[in-house]
Amino acid sequence: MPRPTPHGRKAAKAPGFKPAKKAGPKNRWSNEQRAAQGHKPRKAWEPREERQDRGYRSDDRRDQRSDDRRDFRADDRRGFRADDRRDAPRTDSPRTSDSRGRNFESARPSDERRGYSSERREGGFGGRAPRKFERDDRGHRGDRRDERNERPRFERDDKPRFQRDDRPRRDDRPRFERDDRRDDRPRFDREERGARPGYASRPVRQEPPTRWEPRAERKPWDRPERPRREERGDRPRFERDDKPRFERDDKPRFQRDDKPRFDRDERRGRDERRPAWGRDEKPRFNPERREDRPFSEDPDQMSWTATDLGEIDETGVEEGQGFAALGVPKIIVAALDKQGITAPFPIQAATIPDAIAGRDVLGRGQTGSGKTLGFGLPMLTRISQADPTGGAPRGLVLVPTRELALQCADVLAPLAKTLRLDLTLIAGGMGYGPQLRAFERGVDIVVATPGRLIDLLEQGAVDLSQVMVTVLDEADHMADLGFMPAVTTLLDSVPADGQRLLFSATLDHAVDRIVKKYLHDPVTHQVDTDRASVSTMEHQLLQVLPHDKNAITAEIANRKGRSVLFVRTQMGANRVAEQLRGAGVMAGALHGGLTQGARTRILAAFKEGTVPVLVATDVAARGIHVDDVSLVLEVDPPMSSKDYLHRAGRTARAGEKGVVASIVLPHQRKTMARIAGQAGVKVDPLPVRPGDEKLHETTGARVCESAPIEEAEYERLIAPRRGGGKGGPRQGGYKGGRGGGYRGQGGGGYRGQGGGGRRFGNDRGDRGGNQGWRRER
DNA sequence: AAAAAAC
Repeated sequence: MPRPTPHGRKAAKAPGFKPAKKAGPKNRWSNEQRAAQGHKPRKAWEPREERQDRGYRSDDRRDQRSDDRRDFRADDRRGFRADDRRDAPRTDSPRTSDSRGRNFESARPSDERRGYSSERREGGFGGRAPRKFERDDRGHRGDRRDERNERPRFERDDKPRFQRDDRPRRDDRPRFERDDRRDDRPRFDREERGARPGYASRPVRQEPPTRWEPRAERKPWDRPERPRREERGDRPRFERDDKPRFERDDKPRFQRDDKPRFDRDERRGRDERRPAWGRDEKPRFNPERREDRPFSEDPDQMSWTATDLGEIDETGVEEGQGFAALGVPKIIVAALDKQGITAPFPIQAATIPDAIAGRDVLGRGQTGSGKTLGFGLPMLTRISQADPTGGAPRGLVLVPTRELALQCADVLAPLAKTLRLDLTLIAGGMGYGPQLRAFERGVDIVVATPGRLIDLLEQGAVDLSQVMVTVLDEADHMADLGFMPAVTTLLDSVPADGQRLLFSATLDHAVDRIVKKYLHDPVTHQVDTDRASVSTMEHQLLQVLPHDKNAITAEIANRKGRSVLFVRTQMGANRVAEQLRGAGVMAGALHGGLTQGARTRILAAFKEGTVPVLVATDVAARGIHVDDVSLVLEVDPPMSSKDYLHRAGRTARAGEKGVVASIVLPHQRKTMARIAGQAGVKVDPLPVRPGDEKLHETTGARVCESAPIEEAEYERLIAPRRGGGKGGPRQGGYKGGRGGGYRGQGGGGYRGQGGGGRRFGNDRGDRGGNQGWRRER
């Protein structure tokens, strides 16, 4: 890089530098010459007194300017009048203009004041350079300061303005208070353009105002006549390509099928529900649509039927033993016997007698300890002994999720049937038809999720005034913020003096409000502690690094046997399930954002074992029973120790073994330690990496080596299957596979609808073994 | 703070 040439004052000091010849006047262009070269005119100096006089206080300036505009003598002094400034440039000066086409005559007054006036120009520059100590016409002296032996400028009184105290003061008043305010009217409304103070007034081009003319003035006969379509020979519009946009194929993107991903159904999966505001069409009851037909046999609609236990022989039942000793009618005992249920569980033994006696009961029993029968048997017993009401329900069971409602109904319906009581399932996501018809026909017991029951209540389809027993399953959950309004609505619409039974594995003070308002002298039975004291359950906290989480999740999910993975959000469930399939593990997501049909199918596939890994939100955390779930993996930590216990309770049910493993990321350690401590889990976190032997030992994890699972393959497994129809494979297999003793009364009551609908639970004994959903006793 | 519960 070349050394920069020294210049200026530095240059003088640079060694060996000879100052250029400094003789004679500096060769400056005249302003005309400058203008011809496209330069601005050189600034002229004006004495300070004058500048100060002009004043910088705004009002002064305004006055000065308006004076400028009005004072013709002043204009004359400058050599022109405002009026001719634009249109009649002075002819006595050469017609030169700068690069922007401006010439001095068109310069604005402000320019004039800057010293570009013709007078200055005439008398100004040129001539010889001033001698030392002699001022030139700009007041400059032709020497250097050091030669003049002066102090530097900032020390002198004539230091630059920004350093002096006599700087003009800003007018800080808001514009509308200032005198130099602008004309606020819109441009078109001002008399003249640029009528701001200090600017030359310029005539504004006046457009003649556009007149509104009445439409009638355009007479139809003024228009050229359009040939008729036949003459034009073109096809009607809907056949042509210029048909309106919404009918064409190039319609805007959001109307097309390849609209952006976030709006497409595929993104969330075929069965995903979109919120109503995002859907193209709101779902409506449409009798033409298969799933809306009242007698739908679509498995998606989960037309639900009770299992028939067949003939019940109560002769062999011994008094004073087992359930009979608790006051349960003999015929029920026999029915239970037939299902292999003989000895009551502790929670049942504790609560049944009190509940049959009609007392309000708070029951707490560990997960999988048989709470359903704990409240179900006394409810059935009391209702069967009461007087009939002529069709209005006398028993009400409220549960927090549809799956749980289904499971609960599956457990209780066969027993109700043996007592000739009608039990119906009321839950969202299923057709209205069967539910409405059930109430028309008469119902004794309702197992329901709150939303749909309130819906039917508002429709006037349900009369809850005859309910004598009300049950809240998972009562602590039903008492939480989101459920509370619905629950109180329903509790308000049943008789105040009825019996209330509240059950949960984690019954605590959350239910206090309900207890205080709706229960009378309740008796509390807590058979177990609310700690994770299930002896067959093994707990593990897996300390995992964030970048290992997916791999470890996949390795654990790749184990042998059925596993339930819990995640925090619906999208998380989708994502994890997708990732697992990508890693070659057949997994399906279950959450409340799916259609009921999809929820049902993925659960059924899980039950069958075709999809051995279920990735679920907390929708599956409570109450749901699947046999042989040997591992629960908490991919995301639970929100509370209660959630932990309920999630963990999906395994190690009814005496089986099970492992509960929780992935703990570094930032989750404290929270998880607290939650585990509250849940009574006393284990040290185990740091693990993918592929660790320890991981295999504790959870049975295996490194994933299979090829990714194609979506189509997964889809096939959870595809809707026609349960009904003529000789559908499932229906045929279902009936034929039944044990001889269970054959027979194929469908009573509202099961006339076909009976082939897919259901949860214990109707699938045809498969043999103890796979699948089992009733929670 | 998410999920669940009705269309």
